[in-house]
Amino acid sequence: MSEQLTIGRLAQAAGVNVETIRYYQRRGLLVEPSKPLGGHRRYAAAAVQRVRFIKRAQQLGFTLAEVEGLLLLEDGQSCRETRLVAEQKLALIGERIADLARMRRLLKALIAECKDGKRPRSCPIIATLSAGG
Amino acid sequence: MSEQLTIGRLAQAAGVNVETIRYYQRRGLLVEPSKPLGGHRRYAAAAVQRVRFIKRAQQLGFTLAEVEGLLLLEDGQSCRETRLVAEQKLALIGERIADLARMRRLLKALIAECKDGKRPRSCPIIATLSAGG
DNA sequence: ATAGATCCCGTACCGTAGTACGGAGTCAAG
DNA sequence: CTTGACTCCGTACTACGGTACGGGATCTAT
Repeated sequence: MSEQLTIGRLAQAAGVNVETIRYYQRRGLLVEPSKPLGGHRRYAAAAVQRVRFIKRAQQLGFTLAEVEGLLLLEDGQSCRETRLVAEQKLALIGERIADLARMRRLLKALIAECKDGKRPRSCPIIATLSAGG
Repeated sequence: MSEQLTIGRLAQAAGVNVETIRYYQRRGLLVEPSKPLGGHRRYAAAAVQRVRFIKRAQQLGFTLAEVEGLLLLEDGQSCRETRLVAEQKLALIGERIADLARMRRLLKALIAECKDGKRPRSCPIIATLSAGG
């Protein structure tokens, strides 16, 4: 069990910046090990997993505030609660996708109009943005 | 042509906060009319259209920096440039949608696993987040 | 003429997720 | 035992798109 990392090694192993580790500590996502009286802190190898957990959760679309919640469920025993959180997130992602899809439809239509060149005098995109409404 | 609005009226007409108007002026998106020597500035009705233009562009997914670019094309004469900008934006939106769709697939799969209860000991979502990678 | 609303202006603050900086202390290798 | 790399710690700054505040000036309606 000599898995004692300095903050720099931890950051390197987890693929993040040292400052990010410190930031997570400030946010309470990571426990800051006690300092050996005028020395440097040492981190257990498990901390690497925890940082990666956070990063993966972020990639799934969770904010750090939400990750905080997930970490409380990390024991893996409260599957139902975790599922509820995930389902809420799923719904949010669905909404976000719908929003973007709407944007895409609009933009596509405008670009198509541009290409048609049916309105030679003014650009349809600009015209649409400028239209009084 | 008595379409002379105070900043408050302009904000109201455009459906934004007064501070937002000031902010746009600071950003250079809106021209700040000169002050009549110890009086209050007056805005032309056209300013309402301009603010709405900005807001609509934002709804289409453009950042204020990009809107700045669009405003330079506002004469509507340079349709081709405008279209190129729009096409770039369209591509970005497509990527974002793809990212979110990937997230959604993952989350859905994990939630489904939770419901199955095939892994009674540990929650699949937490397990996936915790997995060494 | 006076009250109350609005405007002006600079500055500070919000949330999110970090990144940068700088001086002092400490650790590890040669 | 020195040198260079790293750590510690607090603070400040980044981007983004605004919002809030406060004191004084000005406008408008009565």
